[in-house]
Amino acid sequence: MTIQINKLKKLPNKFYQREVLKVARELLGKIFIRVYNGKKLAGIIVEVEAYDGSIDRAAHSFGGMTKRTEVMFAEGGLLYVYFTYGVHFCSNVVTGNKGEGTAVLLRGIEPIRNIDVMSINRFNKNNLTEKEKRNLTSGPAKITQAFNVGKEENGTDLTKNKIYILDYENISDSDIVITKRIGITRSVELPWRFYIKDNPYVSKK
DNA sequence: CCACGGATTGGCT
DNA sequence: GCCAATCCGTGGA
Repeated sequence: MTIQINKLKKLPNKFYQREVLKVARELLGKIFIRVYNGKKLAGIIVEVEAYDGSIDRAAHSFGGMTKRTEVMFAEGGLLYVYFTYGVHFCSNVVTGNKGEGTAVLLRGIEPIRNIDVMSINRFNKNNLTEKEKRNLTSGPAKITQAFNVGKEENGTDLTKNKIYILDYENISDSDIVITKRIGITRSVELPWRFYIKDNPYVSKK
């Protein structure tokens, strides 16, 4: 069963310019596209986390706008890419209205198109082992490496043709798991992580 | 299987 | 100077 991505439509700005928890929840099942060397790298979004600077001390936007976080304070519909641990990039979908400082971190993607290109980007080889296949895009920094997303892509407009998200499945509530977020030390109690039940590309149970 | 620690930049206190 | 929205290799059970 090959997904006919050419027949699907981009999510419009209206989709992103809503409440962050709603957008996070509804991004599950949608198809992330990154055009790289003329090829469409594609995968289904299977795990996300919401961040909201107005009440969430784990959000980069908590405490106000800085040079680093200005994209996160823009109007919904841009990509916010940040660098961390001196090694990794992570990507977020900016949501809500201008000045809000809300975004959705992409944590898990199921690859569906141009997997060979992602394999080279991640492991510099093809013919991956089973373990390497599962490790291709099951984590926020694995995604940016596989899809070749870095600081150049910070601020990319998701309604244009470089990086965008296609409308696809609506996942039912019974197939979604909601948990606390991973890897943070503040506001840890907020249940703002969403993932598709039993999907192998979820970063962690 | 799990726990631990190193990598290595740059933002902010 | 401290430490991060992570990943991976190592070493032990």
